[in-house]
Amino acid sequence: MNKTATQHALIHTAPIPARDLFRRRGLRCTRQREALYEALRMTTAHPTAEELLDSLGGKSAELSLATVYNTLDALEGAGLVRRLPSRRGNAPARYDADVTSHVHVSTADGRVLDLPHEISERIMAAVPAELLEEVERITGVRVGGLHVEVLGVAPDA
Amino acid sequence: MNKTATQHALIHTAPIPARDLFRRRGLRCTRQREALYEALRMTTAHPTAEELLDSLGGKSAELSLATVYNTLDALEGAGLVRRLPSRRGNAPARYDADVTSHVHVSTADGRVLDLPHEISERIMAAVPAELLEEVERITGVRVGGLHVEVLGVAPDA
DNA sequence: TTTCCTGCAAAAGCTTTGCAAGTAC
DNA sequence: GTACTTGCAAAGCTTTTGCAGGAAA
Repeated sequence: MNKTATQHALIHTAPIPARDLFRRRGLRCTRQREALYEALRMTTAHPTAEELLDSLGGKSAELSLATVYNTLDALEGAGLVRRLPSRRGNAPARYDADVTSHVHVSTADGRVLDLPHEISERIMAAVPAELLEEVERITGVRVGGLHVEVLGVAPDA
Repeated sequence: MNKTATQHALIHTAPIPARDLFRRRGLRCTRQREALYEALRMTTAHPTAEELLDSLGGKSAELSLATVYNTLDALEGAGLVRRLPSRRGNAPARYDADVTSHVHVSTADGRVLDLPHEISERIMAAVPAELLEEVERITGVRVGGLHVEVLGVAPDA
């Protein structure tokens, strides 16, 4: 089985139910949390809190914007969600349910694109671990992760 | 002359006067701008807008917080300043007068440390240009830069 | 003289919080 | 039953803006 086939198979693996993920981390499973997390898992668009609320029915959704923020914060703390701070002054943060280490492409118009995992991994792996160990020695900071982002201009924007 | 000696010499090279940098980019040279830019050039602490204002005399400084923001925005647009968006919700952005491509270390307590240029360059150079060209082909985004950040926990915080 | 900049105050945005009612466990 | 969550409104922060006065070119 080659790599592409493996990835294809992985994509079609049934995801672990949100309920289980929540409970395993000591989070209660509420309708709001489940709906929010499933909505985030479904998309690759890295929505903002408000976009998430809208996608769940907006004002008529059975959750409020405050809850969206509180919940995303809780999920981030539990390691289920990644928050992508915006690069512009007053622009809202974006969120990503894919917490595996991968590279984002941030476009000048404020969107965030995913890079396919295959190339994403090649980029991340290009930075040798010895260099990060050297960073620890030099700065004294215990290194917990590497954040790589490609900046650029989208053609159709 | 070895590399260390070269860098040492570079560090002691007289910086280009702010006045000249401003004019070359069509920015007017005001007392406020010059003071702000010089203050930012002096430090390696990546201050926030408010910290910059404080370092120039706080309330009694001859510039206002609104001007600090407006000016930093203008300087960023002119490519003289780099804005470092904060990773936390309501935390203020930090600013850096070193616009050469280099790696930052973001600590869990919200500080931003510089990595020495030598190791910084080794990290940036580890990502091969072909990979970025491949990103262009795949996403259609014209790649303008690579943002690399090391995340970690500082020992003394 | 013209054009841009400053500064104050106010507005605009995003995000957080206090608290009463509701819900998971 | 207890402890946590929701939702509303209000507050808290950072950042931006309108506009009148001031300064650079």
